[in-house]
Amino acid sequence: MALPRAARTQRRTRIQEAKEEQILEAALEVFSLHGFRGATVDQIAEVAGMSKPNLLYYFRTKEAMHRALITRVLDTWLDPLREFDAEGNPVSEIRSYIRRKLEMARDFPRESRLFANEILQGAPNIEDELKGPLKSLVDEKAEVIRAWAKAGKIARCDPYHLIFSIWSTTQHYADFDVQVRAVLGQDHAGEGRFEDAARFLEQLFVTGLDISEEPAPASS
Amino acid sequence: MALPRAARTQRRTRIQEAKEEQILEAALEVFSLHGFRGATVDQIAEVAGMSKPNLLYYFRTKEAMHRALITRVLDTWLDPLREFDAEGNPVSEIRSYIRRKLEMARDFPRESRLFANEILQGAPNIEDELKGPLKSLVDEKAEVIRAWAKAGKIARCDPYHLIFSIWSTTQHYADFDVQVRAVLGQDHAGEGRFEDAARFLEQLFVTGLDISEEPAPASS
DNA sequence: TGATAATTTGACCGGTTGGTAAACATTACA
DNA sequence: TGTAATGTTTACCAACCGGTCAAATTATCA
Repeated sequence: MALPRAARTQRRTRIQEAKEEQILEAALEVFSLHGFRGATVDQIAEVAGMSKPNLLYYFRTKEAMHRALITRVLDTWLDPLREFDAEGNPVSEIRSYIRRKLEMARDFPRESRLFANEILQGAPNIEDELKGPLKSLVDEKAEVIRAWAKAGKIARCDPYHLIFSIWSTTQHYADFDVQVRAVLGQDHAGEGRFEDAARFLEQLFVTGLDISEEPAPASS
Repeated sequence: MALPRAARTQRRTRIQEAKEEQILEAALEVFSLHGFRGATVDQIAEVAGMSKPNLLYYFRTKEAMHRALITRVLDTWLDPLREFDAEGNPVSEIRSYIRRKLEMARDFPRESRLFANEILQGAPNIEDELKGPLKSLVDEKAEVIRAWAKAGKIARCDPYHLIFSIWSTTQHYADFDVQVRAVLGQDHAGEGRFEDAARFLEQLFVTGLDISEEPAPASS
């Protein structure tokens, strides 16, 4: 009989674990590049270096593969936000959150794109996880930010939109990579663009664009 | 014989113009929702209210439809940036650019998602337009910003990453709409979220998160 | 080793999809 | 009105795609 991973009393074999890993790695590659609908099981099988039926022996449907991948990615994707520390110095907490998110955009662009693809298509498979775990975590951290603002440690602002703006600015460098490269051109599109981005974003979030050297005229 | 729109000495008929408009409208709806691969010609035909072969009479392939749509959208998408005025007041120029982009995210989310989808998939069809017209325009405006910074009218910063950050923060509200709604929840997900976003982004870009009321300690 | 379970594969299937052929309908216009 | 160009539809096809099946191969272990 052939029961791959469902309904088994025993734990998963080493070989099962390895193969599933191998498959998810290939699936990440293909899904992030072509989206769910655009990816074909044959493609994933080829990248994974195995036959299609063999792949479907471990994940019974294409959708099951996608689900497994998404939940895993969503989890690691939120790690930087979890590290957000209420006890730390507000400005340096935000600064390092930006840095961590930017590092993820640099080192795990496929994961970012997979996620972006899913959201863009209306998040048909993960709406629950967005409204559940994700919202909870954001609510919690938003409260931290609000407390900081109330204590005068940071400018008063909408904490949710602050988080959104950090997400969007950092993930932009993964999701819109082609555009970023095209606009920056040959000379500035090297790996240095992440450092430039980090420098700019830190400045933006901390002091904005106003000239901080000279005191502004009192009129406004 | 049946030559829809190619190789004709005469201009396009009124009926052709109307039908092509009708098709592109439907194509925008479907492509922006499902991506290129995810959209089917039948779907588009149904939304457009005509039969599939009739649709293919005006656009010979699915890809031709997509191309026509993308180039048109890209063009209108760049309008706000074109309005960016070198002679105006820097801060208010940036402010109104943010506002315009945010309005587009609110009023034309389908266009934004279509574009995002294309970039996300590696921009197979529009890489030339990115490296050509888009880059030129951005280069030009970046020079304006650099001049402002040099003249002390604005904080010194990387103009390209400034533009990226405005793009990403504003388009986020169209492209990641589902996520934004999910996180904000029922109470704050109404149309007011765009005003909240506008308020936050203006603050962010102008003064950042530092507490501007109190003078900062002179150490830094 | 032998038997049993787990894994792998080639062949195949039904449904979908982009696109075509050709007949039919409508419009433009002399 | 006649006729040629334009527009529309029905029927259809070949390729593709997700998934199945049964047979073959390999690992597990008494």
